Amino acid sequence: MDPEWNDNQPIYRQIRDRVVAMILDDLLKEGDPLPSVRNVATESRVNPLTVLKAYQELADDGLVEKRRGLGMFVSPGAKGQLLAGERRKFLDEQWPQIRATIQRLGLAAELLGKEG
Amino acid sequence: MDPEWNDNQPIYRQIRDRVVAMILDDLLKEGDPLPSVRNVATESRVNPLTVLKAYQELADDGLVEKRRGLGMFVSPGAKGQLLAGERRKFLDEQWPQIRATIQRLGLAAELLGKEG
DNA sequence: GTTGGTGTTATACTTATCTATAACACTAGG
DNA sequence: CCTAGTGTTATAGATAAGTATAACACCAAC
Repeated sequence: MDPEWNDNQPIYRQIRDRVVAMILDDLLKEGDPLPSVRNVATESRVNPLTVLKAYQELADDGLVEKRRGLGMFVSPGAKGQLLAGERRKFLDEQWPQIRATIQRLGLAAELLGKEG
Repeated sequence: MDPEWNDNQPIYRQIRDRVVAMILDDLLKEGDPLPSVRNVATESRVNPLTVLKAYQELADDGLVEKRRGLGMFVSPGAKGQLLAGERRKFLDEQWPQIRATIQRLGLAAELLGKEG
């Protein structure tokens, strides 16, 4: 594996986003256990603390639940919460900039369809 | 001014991107002087070294030319170079992830047009 | 109780980013 | 020469991100 890291973003945020993507893609259903901190750390050749930091953010957002000695599990309602929250975050914070970049590069017709 | 900074990205990169945007939008034409390091630093309430780092990247990429004692000026061919380079970078590195996010959030129809 | 799987915490170090302050080097204009 | 505008460099410190090691705490199964 070792899906190379993107230098534009801290690793712990990329791990966090990867889990979010797995939940939205139904690769992780509600109640499923997350890949363990140690496993992710070993397979991605990253420090366990870095993984923990990513998972901690997920727990703080109420997306996963920790059960000491057992692991971390996708919370009930996680996917719904994500669809709402991530949508708003994406539309408010990221899309306007992305759209501006697309216009600037003259890629609107190609990427967004004729009417943009 | 003081266009607040985005925490997702280092300031020096945001300054760099701002200049790139100005060139692409024809707010800075080839041969025009860039806002001076000291000016940007003062108005944006940022350290001169941070601005210098952004400008240094632009110079390393051949987009601007330094004339000691005078300032920094947009290189001839800068816009064309940007349209090519930034397009490739955007299409190769950013757009695939952005597109995946859009699909994941079920925003394809809304943002990309019916056929996506 | 022991083992092996979880998450958790502590210490110490490296690196990148950003800041604060000051000084240096070059150029045009008086 | 002097001044005021450029870019440039040096030193030092603050904070965040990531690493390396090690140890601790909890739970299930043998």
